[in-house]
Amino acid sequence: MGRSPCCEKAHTNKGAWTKEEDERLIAHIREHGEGCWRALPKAAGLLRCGKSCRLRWINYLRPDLKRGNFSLDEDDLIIKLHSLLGNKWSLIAARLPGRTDNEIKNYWNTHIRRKLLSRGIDPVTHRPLSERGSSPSNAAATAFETAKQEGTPDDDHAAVDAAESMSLSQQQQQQQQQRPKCPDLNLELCISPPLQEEEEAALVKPPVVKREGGGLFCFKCCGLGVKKEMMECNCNNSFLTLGMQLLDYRSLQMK
DNA sequence: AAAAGCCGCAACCGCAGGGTA
DNA sequence: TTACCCTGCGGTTGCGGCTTT
Repeated sequence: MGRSPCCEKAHTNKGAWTKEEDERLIAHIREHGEGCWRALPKAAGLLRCGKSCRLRWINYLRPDLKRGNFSLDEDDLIIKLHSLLGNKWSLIAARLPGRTDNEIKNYWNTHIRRKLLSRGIDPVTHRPLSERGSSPSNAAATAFETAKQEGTPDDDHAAVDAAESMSLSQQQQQQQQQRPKCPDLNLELCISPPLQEEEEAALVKPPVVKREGGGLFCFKCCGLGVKKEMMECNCNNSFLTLGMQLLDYRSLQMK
Protein backbone atom coordinates (compact mmCIF):
# COMPACT_ATOMS: atom_id res chain seq x y z
CA MET A 1 0.00 0.00 0.00
CA GLY A 2 1.42 3.36 -0.97
CA ARG A 3 1.87 6.38 1.18
CA SER A 4 -1.04 8.78 1.07
CA PRO A 5 -0.20 12.18 -0.41
CA CYS A 6 0.40 14.94 2.10
CA CYS A 7 -2.30 17.04 0.47
CA GLU A 8 -4.80 17.26 -2.34
CA LYS A 9 -2.36 18.35 -5.01
CA ALA A 10 -5.00 19.18 -7.58
CA HIS A 11 -6.44 21.96 -5.45
CA THR A 12 -3.33 23.51 -3.99
CA ASN A 13 -1.34 26.52 -5.07
CA LYS A 14 2.36 26.16 -5.72
CA GLY A 15 5.18 28.56 -6.21
CA ALA A 16 5.74 31.95 -4.66
CA TRP A 17 3.50 33.03 -1.83
CA THR A 18 1.31 36.09 -2.23
CA LYS A 19 1.04 38.82 0.39
CA GLU A 20 -2.52 37.77 1.10
CA GLU A 21 -1.51 34.16 1.70
CA ASP A 22 1.23 35.31 4.05
CA GLU A 23 -1.21 37.45 5.98
CA ARG A 24 -3.68 34.62 6.29
CA LEU A 25 -1.00 32.27 7.54
CA ILE A 26 0.38 34.78 10.05
CA ALA A 27 -3.09 35.61 11.34
CA HIS A 28 -3.97 31.97 11.76
CA ILE A 29 -0.78 31.10 13.62
CA ARG A 30 -1.10 34.17 15.85
CA GLU A 31 -4.53 32.98 16.83
CA HIS A 32 -3.99 29.24 17.08
CA GLY A 33 -0.26 28.77 17.37
CA GLU A 34 2.00 26.47 15.39
CA GLY A 35 1.33 22.82 14.75
CA CYS A 36 -1.29 20.65 13.01
CA TRP A 37 0.20 21.68 9.70
CA ARG A 38 -1.87 19.22 7.77
CA ALA A 39 -5.10 20.74 9.00
CA LEU A 40 -3.85 24.31 8.94
CA PRO A 41 -4.44 25.19 5.26
CA LYS A 42 -8.12 24.37 5.45
CA ALA A 43 -8.55 26.09 8.80
CA ALA A 44 -6.73 29.18 7.57
CA GLY A 45 -8.50 29.23 4.23
CA LEU A 46 -5.33 28.61 2.28
CA LEU A 47 -5.07 26.58 -0.89
CA ARG A 48 -1.67 25.30 0.12
CA CYS A 49 -0.16 22.05 1.24
CA GLY A 50 0.51 21.82 4.99
CA LYS A 51 4.19 21.28 4.35
CA SER A 52 4.31 24.39 2.27
CA CYS A 53 2.69 26.41 5.07
CA ARG A 54 5.13 25.07 7.61
CA LEU A 55 8.10 25.89 5.41
CA ARG A 56 6.83 29.37 4.65
CA TRP A 57 6.33 30.09 8.34
CA ILE A 58 9.62 28.63 9.52
CA ASN A 59 11.80 30.07 6.80
CA TYR A 60 10.21 33.41 6.15
CA LEU A 61 7.34 34.57 8.34
CA ARG A 62 8.43 33.69 11.87
CA PRO A 63 8.77 36.94 13.82
CA ASP A 64 12.05 35.95 15.49
CA LEU A 65 13.92 35.59 12.21
CA LYS A 66 17.04 37.64 11.73
CA ARG A 67 17.15 38.79 8.15
CA GLY A 68 20.13 40.22 6.38
CA ASN A 69 23.74 39.27 5.85
CA PHE A 70 25.62 36.79 7.98
CA SER A 71 28.24 38.31 10.24
CA LEU A 72 31.83 37.08 10.32
CA ASP A 73 31.13 35.55 13.73
CA GLU A 74 28.22 33.65 12.27
CA ASP A 75 30.42 32.52 9.38
CA ASP A 76 32.99 31.14 11.78
CA LEU A 77 30.39 29.49 13.93
CA ILE A 78 28.77 27.80 10.93
CA ILE A 79 32.13 26.50 9.76
CA LYS A 80 32.98 25.15 13.20
CA LEU A 81 29.60 23.56 13.65
CA HIS A 82 29.72 22.06 10.18
CA SER A 83 33.07 20.51 10.98
CA LEU A 84 31.43 18.92 14.01
CA LEU A 85 28.03 18.03 12.68
CA GLY A 86 28.33 17.79 8.90
CA ASN A 87 25.23 18.66 6.87
CA LYS A 88 22.98 18.66 9.91
CA TRP A 89 21.55 22.03 9.02
CA SER A 90 18.79 21.94 11.58
CA LEU A 91 21.26 21.30 14.39
CA ILE A 92 23.50 24.07 13.12
CA ALA A 93 20.53 26.41 12.84
CA ALA A 94 19.60 25.63 16.43
CA ARG A 95 22.87 27.27 17.51
CA LEU A 96 22.28 30.38 15.42
CA PRO A 97 19.40 32.39 16.80
CA GLY A 98 17.19 33.85 14.12
CA ARG A 99 18.64 31.74 11.32
CA THR A 100 16.88 28.84 9.62
CA ASP A 101 18.29 25.56 8.43
CA ASN A 102 17.34 26.43 4.86
CA GLU A 103 19.03 29.80 5.08
CA ILE A 104 22.21 28.30 6.48
CA LYS A 105 22.19 25.51 3.91
CA ASN A 106 21.86 28.02 1.09
CA TYR A 107 24.52 30.24 2.60
CA TRP A 108 26.87 27.33 2.98
CA ASN A 109 26.38 26.18 -0.60
CA THR A 110 26.68 29.62 -2.13
CA HIS A 111 29.29 31.34 0.03
CA ILE A 112 31.12 29.35 2.67
CA ARG A 113 31.93 26.32 0.57
CA ARG A 114 33.54 28.54 -2.05
CA LYS A 115 35.30 30.57 0.59
CA LEU A 116 36.83 27.47 2.12
CA LEU A 117 37.87 26.05 -1.23
CA SER A 118 39.44 29.34 -2.24
CA ARG A 119 41.44 29.20 1.00
CA GLY A 120 42.55 25.69 0.13
CA ILE A 121 40.36 24.04 2.74
CA ASP A 122 38.24 21.06 1.93
CA PRO A 123 34.67 22.06 2.87
CA VAL A 124 33.70 18.46 3.53
CA THR A 125 36.56 17.26 5.70
CA HIS A 126 37.72 20.71 6.86
CA ARG A 127 41.29 19.68 6.19
CA PRO A 128 43.71 21.64 4.02
CA LEU A 129 43.37 20.43 0.45
CA SER A 130 47.13 20.08 0.17
CA GLU A 131 47.26 17.79 3.22
CA ARG A 132 45.19 15.07 1.68
CA GLY A 133 48.12 13.28 0.11
CA SER A 134 46.94 10.14 -1.59
CA SER A 135 43.44 10.37 -0.22
CA PRO A 136 40.60 9.84 -2.69
CA SER A 137 39.57 13.48 -2.62
CA ASN A 138 43.07 14.64 -3.41
CA ALA A 139 41.90 14.83 -6.99
CA ALA A 140 39.92 17.88 -5.94
CA ALA A 141 43.01 19.57 -4.57
CA THR A 142 44.87 18.85 -7.75
CA ALA A 143 41.98 20.10 -9.87
CA PHE A 144 41.73 23.22 -7.75
CA GLU A 145 45.43 24.00 -7.91
CA THR A 146 45.63 23.26 -11.62
CA ALA A 147 42.62 25.38 -12.48
CA LYS A 148 43.98 28.18 -10.35
CA GLN A 149 47.36 28.10 -12.01
CA GLU A 150 45.82 28.05 -15.45
CA GLY A 151 43.39 30.88 -14.75
CA THR A 152 43.90 34.49 -13.82
CA PRO A 153 45.28 35.15 -10.35
CA ASP A 154 41.88 36.02 -8.95
CA ASP A 155 39.99 33.39 -10.85
CA ASP A 156 39.05 31.44 -7.77
CA HIS A 157 35.54 30.64 -8.92
CA ALA A 158 36.67 28.50 -11.83
CA ALA A 159 39.15 26.74 -9.60
CA VAL A 160 36.50 26.14 -6.99
CA ASP A 161 34.14 24.73 -9.58
CA ALA A 162 36.84 22.44 -10.92
CA ALA A 163 37.59 21.15 -7.47
CA GLU A 164 33.93 20.68 -6.69
CA SER A 165 33.09 18.80 -9.84
CA MET A 166 36.11 16.60 -9.46
CA SER A 167 35.51 15.50 -5.94
CA LEU A 168 31.96 15.68 -4.69
CA SER A 169 31.20 12.00 -4.45
CA GLN A 170 34.70 11.19 -3.31
CA GLN A 171 34.45 13.85 -0.66
CA GLN A 172 31.13 12.48 0.53
CA GLN A 173 32.70 9.05 0.83
CA GLN A 174 35.59 10.45 2.76
CA GLN A 175 33.29 12.51 4.94
CA GLN A 176 31.58 9.32 6.04
CA GLN A 177 34.91 7.78 6.95
CA GLN A 178 36.26 10.84 8.69
CA ARG A 179 33.17 12.25 10.32
CA PRO A 180 34.18 11.56 13.92
CA LYS A 181 37.47 13.44 13.53
CA CYS A 182 37.41 17.20 13.63
CA PRO A 183 41.00 18.20 13.01
CA ASP A 184 40.16 21.85 12.75
CA LEU A 185 38.95 21.85 16.33
CA ASN A 186 40.98 18.92 17.52
CA LEU A 187 37.87 17.29 18.86
CA GLU A 188 37.51 13.61 19.52
CA LEU A 189 33.84 12.77 19.42
CA CYS A 190 32.34 9.48 20.37
CA ILE A 191 29.00 8.19 21.57
CA SER A 192 29.32 6.24 24.77
CA PRO A 193 26.96 4.27 26.98
CA PRO A 194 25.71 5.98 30.14
CA LEU A 195 28.26 6.39 32.90
CA GLN A 196 28.04 4.68 36.25
CA GLU A 197 27.05 7.04 39.03
CA GLU A 198 30.55 7.41 40.46
CA GLU A 199 32.02 8.03 37.01
CA GLU A 200 29.30 10.56 36.39
CA ALA A 201 30.06 12.30 39.68
CA ALA A 202 33.76 12.49 38.83
CA LEU A 203 33.01 14.54 35.78
CA VAL A 204 32.81 18.28 35.90
CA LYS A 205 29.15 18.92 35.41
CA PRO A 206 28.60 20.72 32.17
CA PRO A 207 26.42 23.78 32.30
CA VAL A 208 22.85 23.53 31.19
CA VAL A 209 21.87 26.52 29.15
CA LYS A 210 18.62 27.99 28.05
CA ARG A 211 18.10 27.32 24.41
CA GLU A 212 16.70 29.81 21.96
CA GLY A 213 13.01 29.14 21.49
CA GLY A 214 12.71 27.20 24.73
CA GLY A 215 14.20 23.90 25.73
CA LEU A 216 17.50 23.09 27.31
CA PHE A 217 20.60 21.33 26.28
CA CYS A 218 23.83 20.66 28.02
CA PHE A 219 27.31 20.70 26.59
CA LYS A 220 27.88 17.13 27.54
CA CYS A 221 25.63 15.98 24.77
CA CYS A 222 25.85 19.25 22.88
CA GLY A 223 22.41 18.69 21.46
CA LEU A 224 23.30 15.78 19.22
CA GLY A 225 20.37 13.47 19.04
CA VAL A 226 18.31 15.73 21.23
CA LYS A 227 15.05 16.67 19.70
CA LYS A 228 14.41 20.39 19.60
CA GLU A 229 11.16 19.97 21.45
CA MET A 230 12.73 18.20 24.39
CA MET A 231 12.98 20.21 27.54
CA GLU A 232 15.92 18.30 28.90
CA CYS A 233 18.99 16.85 27.39
CA ASN A 234 18.92 13.08 26.98
CA CYS A 235 22.46 12.45 28.08
CA ASN A 236 21.25 9.80 30.48
CA ASN A 237 20.69 7.60 27.46
CA SER A 238 23.80 8.42 25.54
CA PHE A 239 26.23 11.25 25.64
CA LEU A 240 29.02 12.76 23.73
CA THR A 241 32.48 12.63 25.17
CA LEU A 242 34.32 15.77 24.35
CA GLY A 243 37.45 14.84 26.24
CA MET A 244 40.03 17.53 26.81
CA GLN A 245 38.50 19.82 24.27
CA LEU A 246 35.33 20.58 26.14
CA LEU A 247 36.34 24.20 26.54
CA ASP A 248 36.86 24.52 22.82
CA TYR A 249 33.40 23.29 22.25
CA ARG A 250 31.98 25.60 24.88
CA SER A 251 33.32 28.48 22.88
CA LEU A 252 30.76 27.51 20.26
CA GLN A 253 27.85 28.10 22.59
CA MET A 254 25.11 30.49 21.67
CA LYS A 255 25.38 33.84 23.37
C1' DA B 1 20.05 48.38 -25.25
C1' DA B 2 19.44 43.59 -25.67
C1' DA B 3 20.73 38.87 -25.04
C1' DA B 4 23.07 35.39 -22.58
C1' DG B 5 24.90 33.56 -18.59
C1' DC B 6 25.33 33.33 -13.73
C1' DC B 7 23.99 33.47 -8.95
C1' DG B 8 21.23 33.27 -4.87
C1' DC B 9 17.18 32.30 -2.62
C1' DA B 10 12.59 30.49 -1.89
C1' DA B 11 10.10 26.62 -2.43
C1' DC B 12 9.32 21.79 -3.59
C1' DC B 13 10.10 16.82 -3.23
C1' DG B 14 11.02 12.43 -1.33
C1' DC B 15 12.29 10.07 2.55
C1' DA B 16 13.02 8.86 7.48
C1' DG B 17 11.54 8.47 11.98
C1' DG B 18 8.43 8.98 15.88
C1' DG B 19 3.77 8.44 17.43
C1' DT B 20 -0.45 6.02 17.65
C1' DA B 21 -4.45 3.13 16.86
C1' DT C 1 3.49 -6.17 15.43
C1' DT C 2 1.82 -3.63 11.76
C1' DA C 3 0.04 0.01 9.07
C1' DC C 4 -0.72 4.53 8.70
C1' DC C 5 -0.31 9.54 9.88
C1' DC C 6 2.30 13.54 10.71
C1' DT C 7 6.28 16.23 11.05
C1' DG C 8 10.85 17.50 10.06
C1' DC C 9 15.05 17.11 7.40
C1' DG C 10 18.28 17.37 3.56
C1' DG C 11 18.80 17.51 -1.35
C1' DT C 12 17.31 19.60 -5.44
C1' DT C 13 14.98 22.69 -8.57
C1' DG C 14 13.21 26.80 -10.71
C1' DC C 15 12.76 31.53 -11.09
C1' DG C 16 13.93 36.32 -10.65
C1' DG C 17 17.44 39.59 -10.50
C1' DC C 18 22.07 40.89 -11.44
C1' DT C 19 26.23 40.92 -14.24
C1' DT C 20 28.69 40.34 -18.32
C1' DT C 21 29.20 40.34 -23.22
